[in-house]
Amino acid sequence: MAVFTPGQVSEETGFSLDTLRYYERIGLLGNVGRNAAGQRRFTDGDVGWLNMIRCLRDTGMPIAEMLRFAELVRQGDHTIRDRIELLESHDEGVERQIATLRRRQGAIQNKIQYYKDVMAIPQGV
Amino acid sequence: MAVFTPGQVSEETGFSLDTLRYYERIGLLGNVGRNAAGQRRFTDGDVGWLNMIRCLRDTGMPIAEMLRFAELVRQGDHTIRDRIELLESHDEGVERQIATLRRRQGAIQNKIQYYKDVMAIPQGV
DNA sequence: CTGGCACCTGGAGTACGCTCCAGGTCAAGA
DNA sequence: TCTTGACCTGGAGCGTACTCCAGGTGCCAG
Repeated sequence: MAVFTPGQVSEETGFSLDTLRYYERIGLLGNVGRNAAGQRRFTDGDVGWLNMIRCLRDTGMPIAEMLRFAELVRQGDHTIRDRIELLESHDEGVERQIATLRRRQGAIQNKIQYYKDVMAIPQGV
Repeated sequence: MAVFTPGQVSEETGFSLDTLRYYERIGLLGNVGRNAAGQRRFTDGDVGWLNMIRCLRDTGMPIAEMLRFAELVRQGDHTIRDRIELLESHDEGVERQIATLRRRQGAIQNKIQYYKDVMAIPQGV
């Protein structure tokens, strides 16, 4: 079974070494294995989990809620219903986020068009 | 010409009173008028500008860049080309932002589906 | 004339999410 | 043997964007 060094994981997931250690410290990443020298060795499972974290972070989930999710995962299969609920509610949030973004973007594009129209008016006489 | 109290503006724009004062302090909002008692009185123009700020903020523009934009506006019409450039580049950023959000959302939805599939498997014997 | 409310100021404090640092270990290549 | 580079730890520090606070003013309703 493949293992990865911190450097490889950082490369693959886009999280900095410090962030990986930080996530482990706060319990977002539990029980990372070590080699004989005490250096971290990540499993495929760890990398998969980090990719999930990446999705949740990039969609604006606060760390506190990711911790709740991590806790559910740790508690085992009987929490799957709760996990679905958490993710679905987050998914709705993302949908609203995108909708707001689109609306604001529209307003910005109107402003751009307005400026372009202003520029098209002949200046001076 | 209509003027608005801080409370009204806060209500209309969704910015807190403290945030309105903060924006004025850092120069994002220039020259807000005062009544005889020294209380702020906002014009339609101020509210319009705040709505623009709202769009830029909600689409993730950092305050430092909004300050650059405010500076361009203050410098007058000859900066319109620069303003278009700034807004168009921001608009592209928003587009990328939405694309990333959609991609991450897709992954989250896959996870939800995965959990639902797991739940559909008969447990026990 | 007395609350009560909305507002004022300058300055300190807060929340979040990292990010950096000093001092140290270990293994491999020149 | 020496150096280099990746990694280790605990703890401090930082950037962003507000948010809160104490102490005070002005005005209107009862």
